[in-house]
Amino acid sequence: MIEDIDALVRKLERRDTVSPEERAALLAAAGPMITFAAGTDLVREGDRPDRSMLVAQGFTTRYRLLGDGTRQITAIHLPGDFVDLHSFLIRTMDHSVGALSACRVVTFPHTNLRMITERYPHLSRMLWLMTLLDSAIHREWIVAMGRRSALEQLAHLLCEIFTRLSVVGLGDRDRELILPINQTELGDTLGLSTVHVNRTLQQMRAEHLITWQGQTVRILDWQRLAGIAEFDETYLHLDAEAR
Amino acid sequence: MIEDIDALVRKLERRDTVSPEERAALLAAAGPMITFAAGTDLVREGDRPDRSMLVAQGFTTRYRLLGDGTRQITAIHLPGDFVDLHSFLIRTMDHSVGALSACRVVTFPHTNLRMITERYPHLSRMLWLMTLLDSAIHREWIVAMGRRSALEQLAHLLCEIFTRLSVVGLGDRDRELILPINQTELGDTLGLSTVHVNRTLQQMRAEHLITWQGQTVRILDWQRLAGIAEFDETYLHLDAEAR
DNA sequence: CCGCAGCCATAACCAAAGTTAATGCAGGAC
DNA sequence: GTCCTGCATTAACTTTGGTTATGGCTGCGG
Repeated sequence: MIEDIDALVRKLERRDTVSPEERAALLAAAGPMITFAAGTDLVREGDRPDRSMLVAQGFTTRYRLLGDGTRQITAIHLPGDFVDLHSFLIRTMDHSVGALSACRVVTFPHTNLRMITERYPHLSRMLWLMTLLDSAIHREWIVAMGRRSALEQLAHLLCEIFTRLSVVGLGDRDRELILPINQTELGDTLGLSTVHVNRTLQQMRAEHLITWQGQTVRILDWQRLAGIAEFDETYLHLDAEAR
Repeated sequence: MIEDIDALVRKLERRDTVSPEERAALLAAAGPMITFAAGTDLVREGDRPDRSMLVAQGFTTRYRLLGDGTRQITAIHLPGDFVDLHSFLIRTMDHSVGALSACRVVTFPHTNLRMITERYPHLSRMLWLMTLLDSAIHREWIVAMGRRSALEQLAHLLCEIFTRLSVVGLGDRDRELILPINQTELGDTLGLSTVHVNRTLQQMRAEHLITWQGQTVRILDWQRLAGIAEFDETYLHLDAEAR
């Protein structure tokens, strides 16, 4: 069980200090662990969950389906991310969460989260901070969708995912990485068509920026990729300070 | 002073109950009031503010400037909205906040906000909720930018602004409204060029959906506008319930 | 009154990305 | 092995929205 919240603790410790009591409180707040198969939904739009879920293993997305059947992914979650911590206060899900790969999640009953807010103000602020990081990422995606070209946007997404994975000890700019995300899903994330995602990937390959075969992705030239993306990791707030 | 936090209290009461003590605690946490002229910045990217600001009067935007000089607005704030409540925990601003019109804001020193999180768990959860609503709006904008046409997107933004204004008692679908936002700013919000914003507005006028003269906007056919936008106010979480 | 700035409007042309459709390939079911 | 499904790839063509440029209007400072 302790290892299931390990990625979260890493993520927290990258931004602040987690005391032994707080770590214990988190662990005590955890309910049952659940697994989901790739392609299944963890929660659906309209649901009113009584617990929030933390990804321990696997990749998930938040998404909305539109009337014409198109989909827009609004967030990608990695191990250490809560997929719906906001449901604790928001109550009714305004989007669905799906598994990109097989996933293992730790559930946190809302009554336990509430207890944390009553007894552990600092830990509560850190949980609040986790939702604020989601928000900062949303803003960055808005900037990318509004003002960047397909190439820049894709480069930005890759830089972000590699950076976020490295925070939880799951990746490294210089090593190849398994990304369980196909071109349709990339399109739904970036607001592009599958065809255009393919064109853009071809361009990135032709320019020796990345390799991407199946689910294996490798960044060949981080400097140039980050330059194209104008990637600046400030918005991920990676400095540990008292909050 | 009490009237300066009135819009916030309305916004809160639309989602939960605010006790007299909580209202008093909010009021006690408020620091100096400040005014800003239209076009000036309330905070800038990179700043590390020691207080958060609540809009009492006027309209503000959060925005990022990109390397090539383009701008993307990531949020529009109305009276009752905190423009940078997240700076309390995020610390370093990852975007700027500018005044669309002359504004009057109430400041909340971070030490006072911290005190609220130590002593008033329920009020803290409501403040947390305010940031979660920002997040939900960000997601809706991502969906709009990724999957909606310029017309749909603009229709959606109008529906959202009218709805949010009505929550704080400043507007009404059926009445005209003063929106201090020009076509350049609309473009920077929607990720469109000024020319295309103009074309899209012309189309909305031609279809008798709205009138927009100077800063005076009127919705002529809410049903049709909301239909075009596929506007569903669920994401604004307008139900009062214990949180 | 004149000149200027800010904003809106419009035209002509251009480019990025969408659409439709066809092909190929790898892996799993049987 | 054969069929099927999911996914990647590519071409041809279309559309949406971007770019550049111009003109007009209004309000304001001097």
